[in-house]
Amino acid sequence: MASPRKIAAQVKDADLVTERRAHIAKAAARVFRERGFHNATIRDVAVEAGLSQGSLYNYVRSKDDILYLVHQDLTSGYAREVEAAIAGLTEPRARLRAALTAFVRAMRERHGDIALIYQETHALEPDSKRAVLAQTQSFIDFFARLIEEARGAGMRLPGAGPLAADITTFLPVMLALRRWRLRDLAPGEAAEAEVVGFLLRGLGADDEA
Amino acid sequence: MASPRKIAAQVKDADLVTERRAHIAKAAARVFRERGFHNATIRDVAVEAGLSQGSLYNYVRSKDDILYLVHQDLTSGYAREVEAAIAGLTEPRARLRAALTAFVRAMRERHGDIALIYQETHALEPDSKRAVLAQTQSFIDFFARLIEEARGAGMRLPGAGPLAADITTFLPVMLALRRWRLRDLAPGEAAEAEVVGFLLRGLGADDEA
Amino acid sequence: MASPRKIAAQVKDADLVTERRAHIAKAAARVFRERGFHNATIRDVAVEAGLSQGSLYNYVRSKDDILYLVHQDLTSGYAREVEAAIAGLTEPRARLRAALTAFVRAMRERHGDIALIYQETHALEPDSKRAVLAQTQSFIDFFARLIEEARGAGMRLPGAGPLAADITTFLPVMLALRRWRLRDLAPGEAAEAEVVGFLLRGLGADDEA
Amino acid sequence: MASPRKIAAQVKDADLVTERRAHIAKAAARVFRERGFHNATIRDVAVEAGLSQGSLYNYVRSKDDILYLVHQDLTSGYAREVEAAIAGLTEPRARLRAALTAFVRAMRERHGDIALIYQETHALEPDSKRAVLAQTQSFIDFFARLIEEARGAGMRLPGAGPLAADITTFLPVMLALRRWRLRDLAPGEAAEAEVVGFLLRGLGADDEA
DNA sequence: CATGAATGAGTATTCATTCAT
DNA sequence: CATGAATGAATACTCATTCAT
Repeated sequence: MASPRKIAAQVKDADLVTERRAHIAKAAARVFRERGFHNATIRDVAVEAGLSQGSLYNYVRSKDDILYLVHQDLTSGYAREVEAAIAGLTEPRARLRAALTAFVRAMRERHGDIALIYQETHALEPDSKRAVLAQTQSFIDFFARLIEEARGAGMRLPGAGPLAADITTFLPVMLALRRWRLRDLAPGEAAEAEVVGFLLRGLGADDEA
Repeated sequence: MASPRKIAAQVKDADLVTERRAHIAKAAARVFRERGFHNATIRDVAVEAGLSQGSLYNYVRSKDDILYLVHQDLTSGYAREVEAAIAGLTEPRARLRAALTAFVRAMRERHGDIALIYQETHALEPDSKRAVLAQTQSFIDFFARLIEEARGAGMRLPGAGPLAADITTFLPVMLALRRWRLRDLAPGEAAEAEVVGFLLRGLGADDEA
Repeated sequence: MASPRKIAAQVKDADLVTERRAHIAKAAARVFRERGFHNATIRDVAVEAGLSQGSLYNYVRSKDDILYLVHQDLTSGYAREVEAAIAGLTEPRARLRAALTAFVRAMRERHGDIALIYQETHALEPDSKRAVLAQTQSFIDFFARLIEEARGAGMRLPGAGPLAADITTFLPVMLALRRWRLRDLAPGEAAEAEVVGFLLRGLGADDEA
Repeated sequence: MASPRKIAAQVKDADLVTERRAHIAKAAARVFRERGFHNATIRDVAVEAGLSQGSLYNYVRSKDDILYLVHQDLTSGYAREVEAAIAGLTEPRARLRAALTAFVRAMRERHGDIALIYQETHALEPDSKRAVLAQTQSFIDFFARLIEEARGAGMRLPGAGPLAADITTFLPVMLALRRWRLRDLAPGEAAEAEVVGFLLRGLGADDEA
């Protein structure tokens, strides 16, 4: 989905590039979560990835590339989880519920990554930012389709207006961005359940007791 | 409310300090919105504020102080708007609705400032961050009280769980953080209405047609 | 003695100028001893002197002026002590011994000031430095005269060569500059006695048991 | 001897680090002698060393590190000279005399470096200062041993009290710190001889004509 | 004479990026 | 492909000095 921005590489071996970039993305995410993007240095990332600074630059062109890599990795990470959660399901209403549940869970479990995304997306260069937002857009659209299909299958969702998919994909983010509060307020699973319930009620799903 | 962190000043005239700091906060907010906190230089801020760099440092001790000033200014800004919106109202249910509406509107109208807050809070030094989060906490608690009072006045809010105030104060932020999407998706007022409606339904308020 | 450099003042009242400058010199010496000349700020000095920065500049033209003032004050301070010690004495040999003893004592008691002088003289502007060194020169010459007169009175000082006065006025400085060592090595008075004895032996004074 | 403070480096090649640091120390000493430590800029040092500022910081962590490097270099410099002067000698009395002569000569010949040390040691950060003073302490102890051994070999030194080694290692410093006077007062070698003679007399060495 | 706010020139330090080996 | 030394541009912060009130 969307059109991922291409990253030029020095190295020819395509498989090696893919593998190393995945590795770099994981390492960089750890470093960025720890110190923040701006305070983290390329050296930090290289050390964490077990590469020399020079080698790093064989797989990546700039610090912005690294941040972009991290974004791609994290975004596609939770998107894949949601997709996996509905992989075996065919009934549209069940698919919507399962997707919602999986998404909410991902937001809570990957709170560090999600917070990172929300804090540092604005630090991306214009091109990278555009690509990342396009990916997010795709994910929202994916949810919009799930909602449409559930409705097509007879689910009553009178509350689902034009922003339904946006709301659905935004409210759960609270579990990551308000973690400083929620941690002490409600056990994780209860918080997840409350958010799911709130969303379904907001959409007008009447069969949610 | 909360305990604002104190900022030391070189200048003794307290009124002058207050006035200039307000001025600096406004100027800095403009600069930070434009370039982001990390890319903005102190010189940028000074120029925008119409001060010399040296003078700036007579009212502020560090770049962090400036970011903190901006946070304080923006946070108390929308908080004041919400308070003003319910100032004349005594009926608890009306107060809740008015507060919600005012808050949602503030989130949309001040989208730039809100986005700034959500992007740069993590850049604050620990002490400043603590102070800012305490202020946010106060605001959430304020909403929690509004909900409690509405309920006490007989409003049926079966959907309001432990996270009710959090959800209520978080979802509207979407109007700021997803502006890149919503701008082209729905006219502002419609978006506001949809969010308010969604929240009330989520809370279980049944008298919302 | 020597030609003290003149310092221009804004203020006309000559007595006030003299009085305030003495006050400033004392305050500045305290500050410089504490933080060192370069790390101390004019503000520090003003605060310590109980003046505003603006007022300070009515009595002094620059930071260098202050350092010069301090030097003058400290140098003439110990010089006066030595002169006082021989004021009532007329016998040349007794005068030399008394001067020596007083000087050695001053070096130990005023160790902080002496260290300050030796550390910061090089920070003076050329003109100020010249004036300060001229003052020191006068003091050495004064000791040279004492030695000459003692010899004229029949004292045998076969060891007193061209550098006699220099050595006599330099070695005691050790009590200030090596304080970090001597403090734990010998009680103050013993150290003084040892230095005096060493000097007399070095000069060849044979009647020093 | 003593425990030299460790300096962290960005560069891994240990030999390169050693070599470059020696080079930097020499260059910095020239710059500091010329302008003084506080007035000299890192840029001055880098230019004098033929390095870019960035490279300089690959071998050194701060301006204080550079000053420390200079101190180490200069201190071990004259210490080595003194050791070399007695390297071939075994007779304790001859060793003491040779050491003294060599030290006095070093003080006069390296007057600029010695003055630098005495002027700027106080500018070192606490840790660096401690390390430097420990090194000086070692040197004084070394002289104390020479004196003890000479005495053990039968040399009569009735004037050598607890401060003997301190005095011996301090008085010659005069040739550096009073250079502004002595330059015009006595030819270099004569001054050296007079100081050596004075010291031996002060120690009570009777076989010094 | 006193005050203290304003100023701007000055500087140590960091770090993304390059490139010779 | 890997390495790591070299680089220089960029920037927050300080402080002596001035001057309007």
